[in-house]
Amino acid sequence: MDVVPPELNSILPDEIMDTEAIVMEEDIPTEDPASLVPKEPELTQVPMETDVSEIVSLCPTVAPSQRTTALTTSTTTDSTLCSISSGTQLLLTSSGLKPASAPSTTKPTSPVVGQALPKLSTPFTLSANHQIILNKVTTSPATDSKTSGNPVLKQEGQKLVVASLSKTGQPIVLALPRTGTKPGTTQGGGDAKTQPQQFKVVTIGGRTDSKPVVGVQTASTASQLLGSSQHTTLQAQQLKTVQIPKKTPVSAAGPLITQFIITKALNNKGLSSQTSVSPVVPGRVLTQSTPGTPPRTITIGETLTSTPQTSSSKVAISPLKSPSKLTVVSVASPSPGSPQKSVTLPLNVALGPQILTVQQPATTSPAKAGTSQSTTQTVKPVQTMTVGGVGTPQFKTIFPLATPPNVQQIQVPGSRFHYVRLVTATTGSNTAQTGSPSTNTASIQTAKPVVVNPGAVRMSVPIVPAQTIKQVVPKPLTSTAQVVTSQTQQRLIMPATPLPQIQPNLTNLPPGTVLAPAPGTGNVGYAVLPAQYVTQLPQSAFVTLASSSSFSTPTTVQTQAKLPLNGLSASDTTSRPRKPCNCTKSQCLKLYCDCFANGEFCNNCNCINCFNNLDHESERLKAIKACLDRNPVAFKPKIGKGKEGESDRRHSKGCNCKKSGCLKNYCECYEAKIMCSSICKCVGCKNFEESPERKTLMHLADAAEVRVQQQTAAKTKLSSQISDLLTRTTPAFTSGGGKLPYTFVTKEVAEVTCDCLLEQAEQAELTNQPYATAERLILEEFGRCLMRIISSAGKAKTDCSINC
DNA sequence: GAGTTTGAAACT
DNA sequence: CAGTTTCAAACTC
Repeated sequence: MDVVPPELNSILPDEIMDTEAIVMEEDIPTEDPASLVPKEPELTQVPMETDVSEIVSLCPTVAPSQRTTALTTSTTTDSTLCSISSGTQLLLTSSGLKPASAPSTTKPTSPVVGQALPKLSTPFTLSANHQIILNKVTTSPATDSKTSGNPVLKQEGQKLVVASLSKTGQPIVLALPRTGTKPGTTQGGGDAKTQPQQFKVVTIGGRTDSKPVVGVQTASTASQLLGSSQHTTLQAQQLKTVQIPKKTPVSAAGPLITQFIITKALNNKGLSSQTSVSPVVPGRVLTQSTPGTPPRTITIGETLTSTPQTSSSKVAISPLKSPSKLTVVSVASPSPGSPQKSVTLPLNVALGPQILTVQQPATTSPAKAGTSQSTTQTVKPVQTMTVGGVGTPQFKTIFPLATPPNVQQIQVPGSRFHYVRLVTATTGSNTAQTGSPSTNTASIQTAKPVVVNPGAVRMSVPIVPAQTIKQVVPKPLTSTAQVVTSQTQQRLIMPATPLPQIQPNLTNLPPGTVLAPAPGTGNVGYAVLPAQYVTQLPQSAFVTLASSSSFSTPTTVQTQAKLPLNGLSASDTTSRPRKPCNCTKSQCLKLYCDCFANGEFCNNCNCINCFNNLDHESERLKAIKACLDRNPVAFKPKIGKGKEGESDRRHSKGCNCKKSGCLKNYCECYEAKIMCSSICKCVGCKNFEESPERKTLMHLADAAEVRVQQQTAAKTKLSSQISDLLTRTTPAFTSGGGKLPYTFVTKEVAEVTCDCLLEQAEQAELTNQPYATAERLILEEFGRCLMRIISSAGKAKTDCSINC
């Protein structure tokens, strides 16, 4: 069914409405992976690398049959996403979104937050690069009802696709396709046969400075909006949701940003066309839940929260470029009666500037329970907040932490990232939610690994200023909510030691900051985590947020998809991992250390006596505090976002160069590829628009880049040609599909061939042939040798076929 | 790879 | 706030 009415289509950009166009972009190497979405995904045929650099898989249990074909990129093949074997898959798209509490007609299910990078030049690149596909698959509706028994989050075909197509890359699209049946509503008889649905959400972004918009709409939601029955026919549908965030004047009453979400069924079969356009408030997530039912939140958060009682969630900590983004995770179990607030993400994934935020509905909400995305008991109502810095926007997500927060550092072989396992102490029995069928207790048991395969990304990120600052209030833990830590191996990444001085200003909270539980909040603590804790996007790291015990081991490591990030080419992001630091004296606890300055842990660095790791948590926290004391915005990105457009990006403090002319990487402005501004105190600055030196340098740099790209392209082309040649020639030799009866390139044949070549060389030498001629003669001889070998092989094959 | 240069961060 | 020192990255050879 086509949900989008013609009139809406007409107003939408072609790139949004035309999936073909998006697909076409695959040919463009520099295009972001999101564009690579095949119309008809052939999962098996799609190279994993092609597309999604970042993949988050929340559900370990993915039915092999299920396919994420609806996903925006072809690369999101099962192998890629499913490698995690999780039923839930997330495709992260970077966008400058921040969760907003602004009211919206639709209820948010899961927020995705991302920020556009200042460096992004192409809108699509960002979006494409960062996509989050959340795919949940449930084998049968029955599973939903059985969620309590079966921890595994299974909902058929639920897929969450987030794509940001905004030019600025800010808009975040988070689509959470869900089965037509709502868990809450369908609990009784539920639609038995909801089949995997695919949703594609495309956000067409406004400017970078536009407020982040988060929208998640499940199929059910769409259906509701459309007025269609939920149980109707979502089967086998592929929905395409297009979100067009529009920058609207800020009004106290209304949401700052309005997004239109258009759900479009790609597959019209048997479905009446439905079109839903709903304004989406930034930071709010559309929920599947029918009106009146508490909104169901999405899975990503759930994933985190869903950590099985017994199991721990693993979080790969990836360095994140923008320290400004902090995620606070509430580990503490929610109070049973806690309202479903738009509590947002338990999980905030930041990719560079990109942040993926997942909201998790209050566990108590009946609707949620019904939803396939069961949340684990441990999952607390999470309040996610975006804290906007006045000067420089920051995005922070707060996760309530169950006391004590359990974090275990995990080393994954071959991985450069630190992985942190978040272990919920909750016992399997405890959850207030268990009582209600709707609760996702079962889901808790199932591990939902979130895997993020980020290309290495380090970029200065312009952070979208959070327009709304919310104070996070820890929710009191109910006795039921509570969790007892069962795991002995648990480690606290961040001790929940109170740091009152920083609590008031969440914006300035340094990564690793732990907020003491608010009075009356019970033992719930809040830890401010750098997004890196949750996401390892920049680097190969993936984040596994799995609650299931099965994920306790590093085996969950997924293949890493290469993703172009933040407008950077895939090669840029993937082939250029974050540079390891070489600190020798600072213990990596001062801003001299780039890792520390970026809120990252050192990993695979060359530093000496490094304290920037989980083994020195206290020292690190202390250092962070010291840095903040000196400079409250020490961890904020230096490159602020300008008014609009890349040209407006500028260094927050300005540089102080004296000798470099601001044309070397010593200069932070130049390094960030921005021009010096009036706030710079540089001497002899040549880094300004009209500077001939700068132009020359840029020209040279561009030329060099072009050469590199050409070389890369040539290599790629050559490689592909060779592969193609091999694949095509193989059948020729194996006419009939069978192997040749003999191996013709035997040792003897090789030796004889070499003798022939040497002989040719000697002949050329004896005749005083020029070097070039000698080469040619040798090559020609080699060609003749090959032809003889081929001819013999073919003849032998023929003879064999006759004789045999 | 060693040494130098540079400018931000840290310190006084 | 200004001057100095420390530091690690950038750069040069």
